[in-house]
Amino acid sequence: MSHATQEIAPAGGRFERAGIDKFEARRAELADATLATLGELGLARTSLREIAQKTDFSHGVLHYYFRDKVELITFGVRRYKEHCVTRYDAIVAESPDAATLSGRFAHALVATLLDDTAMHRLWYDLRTQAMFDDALLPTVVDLDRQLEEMVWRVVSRHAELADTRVALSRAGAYAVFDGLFEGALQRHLAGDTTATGRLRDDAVVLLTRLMVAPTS
Amino acid sequence: MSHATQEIAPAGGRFERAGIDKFEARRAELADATLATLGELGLARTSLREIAQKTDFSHGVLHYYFRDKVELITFGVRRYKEHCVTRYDAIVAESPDAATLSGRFAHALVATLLDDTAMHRLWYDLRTQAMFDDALLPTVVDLDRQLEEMVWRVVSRHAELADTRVALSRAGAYAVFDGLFEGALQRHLAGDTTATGRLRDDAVVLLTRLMVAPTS
DNA sequence: GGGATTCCTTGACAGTTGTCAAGATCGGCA
DNA sequence: TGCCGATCTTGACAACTGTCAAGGAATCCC
Repeated sequence: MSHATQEIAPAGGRFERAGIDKFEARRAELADATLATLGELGLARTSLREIAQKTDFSHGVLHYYFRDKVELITFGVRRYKEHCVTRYDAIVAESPDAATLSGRFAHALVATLLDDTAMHRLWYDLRTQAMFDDALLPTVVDLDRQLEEMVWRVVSRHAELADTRVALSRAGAYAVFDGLFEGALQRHLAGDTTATGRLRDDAVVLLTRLMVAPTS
Repeated sequence: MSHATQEIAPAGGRFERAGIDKFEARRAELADATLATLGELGLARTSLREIAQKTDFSHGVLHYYFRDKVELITFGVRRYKEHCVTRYDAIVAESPDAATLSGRFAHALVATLLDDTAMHRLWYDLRTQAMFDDALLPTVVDLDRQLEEMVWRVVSRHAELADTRVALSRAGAYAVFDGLFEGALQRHLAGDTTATGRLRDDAVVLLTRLMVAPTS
């Protein structure tokens, strides 16, 4: 029984000893090449042959490790986003007051925009395509929810530190910061060198402005 | 001399009398079919043959009226967005106070989300693809600027009516409302029936919260 | 009516895509 | 060593794409 069969029909048990590790390692390797290509070219222009060209293998191997293109892409994106959704947790945990939190948060936003530009671009591409392709929807909805939680941890902690409450819904709080970030990313990619500076300033202002006196 | 040659090399003068109107009318007709198809399938899945299938003509006619796919798409999107970028101007002009303005604005946001769902989805698709494809960038940057102006007219008028100033940058103000709208659109398309209600509430809150006491 | 021009269709082209089957190659175990 | 399964390559497939040339059909003007 081949690994491929096991993975594609995961109902089967795992009889292998060390082979699983090797199999999963190869999957991860191919998924990383997938992410690199997707971030560079976008979902529409990325072909399996182009992904394989970024590895030491030929294009056929992708169908040995993944059922089809959708599984390859979703596996890769899920793998990456796992590292993202806790990105600000240290800041949330360690900031002593509201002003420090907002400043560090804004700084981290700018930092990841500059460091992981291609990956963020890929994420927005994927999320937009999910509006047309239901096959991508489960992955996107799931990750979006995690990102919403991540932002909410920042926003609600800020409210806590400032002894206020948040004026927007959970989804709304995520949406406004996401919009701020997406806008800055787009301008940055279009050559606007002032985009990241504005992002930092606007993020601080916005976080402060979303706080409102507690009702109780 | 054919129309096509004239249009493709617009340096030439216009020798025709009534032909121009007919030519432009046909272009508009084909552009509308293009928009309908793009809104339904998305940029990646829309082929010229599929667009033509939505008209009474065959696929070859598209290359008679448009140089290539990019010109067809950008022409269509520009044509549509011209009707959008003044969408809230009547509200801005006629609202007597800040509360009325914010309420009507939020209502209009929800209304266009529901009425023009496919077109907004298409716009976000196009804007995202422009992050990967420079051929789309000029059109997207241009329209984005117009949308930014449109939102700014609402926000700055609201500040004026409330005798306050806006706490965010122009780009930031646009970005947060755009994020709110895009998030609601995505959730609406994913089947979340509460998305539009939250959009309305969040928009009112956000518009109010962006106002800050004047410095002078 | 007839010729010229505009408009539109047809069919083909070269290239690309996801998918998969057949077989080569590698690695470990007997 | 020789076998066998896991791994990988190769080549092909059918479908699809944007583009365009050749020609039919419609229309207009004299």
